[in-house]
Amino acid sequence: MKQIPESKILEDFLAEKNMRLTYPRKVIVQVFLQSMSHLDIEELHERVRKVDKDIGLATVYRTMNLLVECGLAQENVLFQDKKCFERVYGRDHHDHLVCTRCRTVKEFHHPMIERFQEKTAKKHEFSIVSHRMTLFGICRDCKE
Amino acid sequence: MKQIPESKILEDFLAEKNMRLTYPRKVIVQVFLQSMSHLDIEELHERVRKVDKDIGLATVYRTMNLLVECGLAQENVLFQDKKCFERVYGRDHHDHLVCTRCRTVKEFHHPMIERFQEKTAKKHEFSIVSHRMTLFGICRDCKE
DNA sequence: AATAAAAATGATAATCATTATCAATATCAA
DNA sequence: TTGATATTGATAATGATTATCATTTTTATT
Repeated sequence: MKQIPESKILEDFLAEKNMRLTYPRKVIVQVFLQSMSHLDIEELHERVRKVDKDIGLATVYRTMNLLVECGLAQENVLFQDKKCFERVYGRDHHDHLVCTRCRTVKEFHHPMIERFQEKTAKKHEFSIVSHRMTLFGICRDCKE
Repeated sequence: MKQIPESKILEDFLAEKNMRLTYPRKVIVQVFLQSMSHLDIEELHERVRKVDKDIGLATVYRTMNLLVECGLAQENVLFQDKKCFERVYGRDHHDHLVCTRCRTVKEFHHPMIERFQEKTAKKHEFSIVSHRMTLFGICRDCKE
């Protein structure tokens, strides 16, 4: 089956809510989709301002919340008390390995862990909505 | 091997830092150790005030941070942006099943998941310091 | 017990990330 | 082009947590 492009997802979502795909939103979405890493709002704003200096912080917050609502982005709290965002649409679920020293984030996917999570949920009669797993440690480069 | 009691752990920790086991700290620790659930600071403060109305919020914050430092407590962010605390000393590591509707927290332990986490870390040459896994969903009671 | 040095306390100001407010601007349908 | 409406950026407000500081406790020493 073919994938609906991310731009279409957002357009439809906005249309349904009588909202507009404005220029600042276009810039923010473009910057977000281009960034492969786990950026927080401040970092996203910096990159957005390289395209247009006049786009404000509040608009970045607002737009990222929209992207989460329509399923294009997911927020994670990988470091202390700061949300960061990553693309999720059309990608497989994955978990995170976080180096607490250099703040590198690696993604990984382990099907068996996934399966045991489902089993655990079933055993407790929980309907799982989402799940997060994060391993914190020191990466190879930082150990040297 | 026998277990060093939690009170001793705290005493030694404080002694080492030239700190004192004061009356407010005693009350807060007692309340924390008695509570089996995952309470946030506000909830802990309420319970502490039932023992002594004059103990302030700041002292609860400070004392809970000490308990985390000395390894008696662990903080988790199970709901949006609020830390909650649980006993960890002398207990096995466990993960959390969180009902997003009634806010119930169930603990579970899955040795195989644990093992696969370690394998994953090894594969990526990470030295794991800690790990968190949380399954969010709807519990059995809330489904009815 | 009295005292002096040091740590702890509670009240509150400060901080930080995020959200709400609002007047001015941009967008879109007619 | 116009008029209704959504959006924007600047900034005030919020809520959780931490820092500050004068006052009070605690502890060791006399």
